[in-house]
Amino acid sequence: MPNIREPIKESSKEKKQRIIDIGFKLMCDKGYHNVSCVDIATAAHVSTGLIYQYFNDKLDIFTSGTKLYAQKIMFPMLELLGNEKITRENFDKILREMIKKTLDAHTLTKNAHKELMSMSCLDNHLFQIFNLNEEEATEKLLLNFPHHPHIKEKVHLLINMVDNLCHEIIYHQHPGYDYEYMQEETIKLIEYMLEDTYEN
Amino acid sequence: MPNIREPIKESSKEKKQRIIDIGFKLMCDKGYHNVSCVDIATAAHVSTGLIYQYFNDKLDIFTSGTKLYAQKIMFPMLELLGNEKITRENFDKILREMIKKTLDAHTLTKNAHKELMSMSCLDNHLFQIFNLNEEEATEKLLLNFPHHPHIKEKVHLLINMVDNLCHEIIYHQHPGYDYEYMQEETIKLIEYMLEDTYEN
Amino acid sequence: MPNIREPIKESSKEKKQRIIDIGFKLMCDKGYHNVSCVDIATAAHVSTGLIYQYFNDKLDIFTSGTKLYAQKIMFPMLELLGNEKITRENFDKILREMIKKTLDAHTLTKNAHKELMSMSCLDNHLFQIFNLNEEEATEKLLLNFPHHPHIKEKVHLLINMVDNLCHEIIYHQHPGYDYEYMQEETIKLIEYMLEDTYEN
Amino acid sequence: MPNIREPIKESSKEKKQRIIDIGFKLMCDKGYHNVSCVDIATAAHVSTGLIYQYFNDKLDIFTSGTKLYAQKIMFPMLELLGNEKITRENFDKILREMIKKTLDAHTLTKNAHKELMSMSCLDNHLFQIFNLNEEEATEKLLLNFPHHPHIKEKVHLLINMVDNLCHEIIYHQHPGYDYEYMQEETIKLIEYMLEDTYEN
DNA sequence: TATGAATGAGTCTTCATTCAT
DNA sequence: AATGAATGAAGACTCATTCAT
Repeated sequence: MPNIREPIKESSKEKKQRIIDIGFKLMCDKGYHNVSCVDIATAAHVSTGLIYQYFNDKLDIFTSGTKLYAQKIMFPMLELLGNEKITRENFDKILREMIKKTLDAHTLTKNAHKELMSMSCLDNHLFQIFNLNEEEATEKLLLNFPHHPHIKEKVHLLINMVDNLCHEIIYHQHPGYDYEYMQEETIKLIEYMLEDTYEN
Repeated sequence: MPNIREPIKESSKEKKQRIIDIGFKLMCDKGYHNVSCVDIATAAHVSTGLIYQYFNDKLDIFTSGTKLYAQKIMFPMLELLGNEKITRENFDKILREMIKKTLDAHTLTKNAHKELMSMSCLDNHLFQIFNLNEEEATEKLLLNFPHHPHIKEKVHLLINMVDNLCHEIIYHQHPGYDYEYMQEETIKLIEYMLEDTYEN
Repeated sequence: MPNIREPIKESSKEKKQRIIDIGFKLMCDKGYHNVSCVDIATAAHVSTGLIYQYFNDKLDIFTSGTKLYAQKIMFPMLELLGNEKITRENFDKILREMIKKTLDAHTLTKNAHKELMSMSCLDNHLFQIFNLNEEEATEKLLLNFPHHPHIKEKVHLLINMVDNLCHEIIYHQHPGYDYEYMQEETIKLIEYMLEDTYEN
Repeated sequence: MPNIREPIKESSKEKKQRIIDIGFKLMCDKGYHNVSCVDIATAAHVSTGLIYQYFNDKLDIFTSGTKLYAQKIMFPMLELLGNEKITRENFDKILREMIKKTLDAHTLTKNAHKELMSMSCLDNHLFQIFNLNEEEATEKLLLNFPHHPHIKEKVHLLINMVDNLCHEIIYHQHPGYDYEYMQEETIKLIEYMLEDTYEN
């Protein structure tokens, strides 16, 4: 029943893109509930009405932004690996790079990250998108790892553990915790987990 | 500026409690943003005005509920251990019970859990409460574990890993994953992590 | 922060004007505090929301009305004089016309007058507008009077005395006062005050 | 139909008085509409309910305060004259003292004054009280003046003119006005007005 | 005589969405 | 394809007043 349409003219496509880009950024920065559609339209140099020709509703804009940018925000480590196969020898270095990259990215997009997490809890559709992202991230990463009957589960755990560690370090900051140690312990566990996957 | 007061009469105390209990439940079930103060007042059989005599605003009710119930919802494993000291021998059993308990609790309070997570991302004050809860949970659990220079960090990781595993199992449910294996792998890692802490 | 906009279309301009006109009248008639924004919207055949697109709040409407109509209400005598220079010979007649005009106007807009006075005491911004109006009235009147080093102060006193007299007559109505005499006395004083300003 | 009663016990009388005194001061300081009945009760160390045993409503408190204190606030000049009869010789000095006294008093009670004026415009009953006060002030002052068929009207004008001058000086402060001159002009006019009233 | 808990109608204000142009 | 004016339901919050005790 919603009557949205796809832009055909080049200039229209740009407008739709602008709504997503600027709207998503705005919502991430200020919080979904603190940004109105008029705000978005104004910021994107577009009329309010136009928004409802390209999107069903406000959430739809956020969802579109999520589809485009969530993976980059949530799983920055993906961009690290090229074709390089992971071996017992190079893994420690790669893992540390992954952590560093994740820390950097999360620090930069702290607000976006929080907003994405919050929204994914509120809306089921968004939550599905997140799951998909997570799965894609796993699949992508998988390519660089050696074969093993349960390599998929292991990589998934790896992603979770890295993510967790970074959250711990960036957001929580309980005084009295030795985060240095926590990182080393996490690394140790991950390496232990993968120990039986290396060929030979 | 906010002019809230504390109930003195017993019947008033009950009313305030009712507002917290019923309001918090309502917000967890339907989502914070989908419940109005009038809804809460109605459900708690109380006038709208009274809410504003006991609370600053809607968020204040949610926060009060969080303080009271978040620990039970988020860290159900705490209620498991009595005085029993953890040893190399009994840990496997205990850990499996922890996971089971967490799974059960999260399943029951799925919505509350999501809403709490979402809100903690949105409001800094709530986030602080969560951090505190997490810390308290760690401290409490700590008492049952053997001494070790970094036992605190280890227990914290343990909590995170259990929590993560349960999320994975309950919320994500990617098809094609062997969650049984994932659980065993997590258990193996945790036990490995604690291996060097047991006395003797 | 307040995100008000200016109407562009002609029909929109009319709506904004209607809000001011009808709203201001309503508030003057029933009293500022006895009229809600919904009342104004209804009376102006406009939605509540529209009010907040053109005005910051209720007071803003009243202020707008004040800017437009206060001078006419408070200093009706201004409209009397054309280019006619005041002389010792014509002044008595003119002064009596001023008084008559002021009496008539105040009688017509009794409520508005009271409300304006009341509000100007409550809100500093409004008070400033009134001061400005008063000053403008003085300046305007000044043009018709002969030069004199302190003609400005004299004209200001003149305005005040006329205003006062009219208040006395219209609002107070103490029994036992000879208002006829009071008027003549006031006229005598004013004429005496201006005696030394006439050329030659 | 309102069911208010008079306090009988001494301690009750004090309470009622406290409500008037503290309530009236509060309303004058912060503005009638910015003070709630709960505020008044709290400040007067009295329960909310008690207010409605001694007063019909909120306005009633303000009215009571007005009856008690308005004259002192609005016509401070009254306290100046004892039995001293006014003569051509001493009047200039007395008039200047009146002006000074009025200026001082108004400066001290600027807010109260504004609030009283504002309220008297809004409520007819209050307006009547003000009129009465004004009349009483005239009558009182009258005793010190020589007899004259229209001395009443003259004294009334005198009061008005002094009041007006003081308003002008305290509240308006238009730049570019010579208030010194305005005062002297006012004095000159008043003295001129009274010239024909002195005996002999 | 006094309390203060409780009421609930009423106010301002916001904003996602629609619609005439 | 685009505009931006307009809607109006819904929300948070206040406060004079009542009432059970």
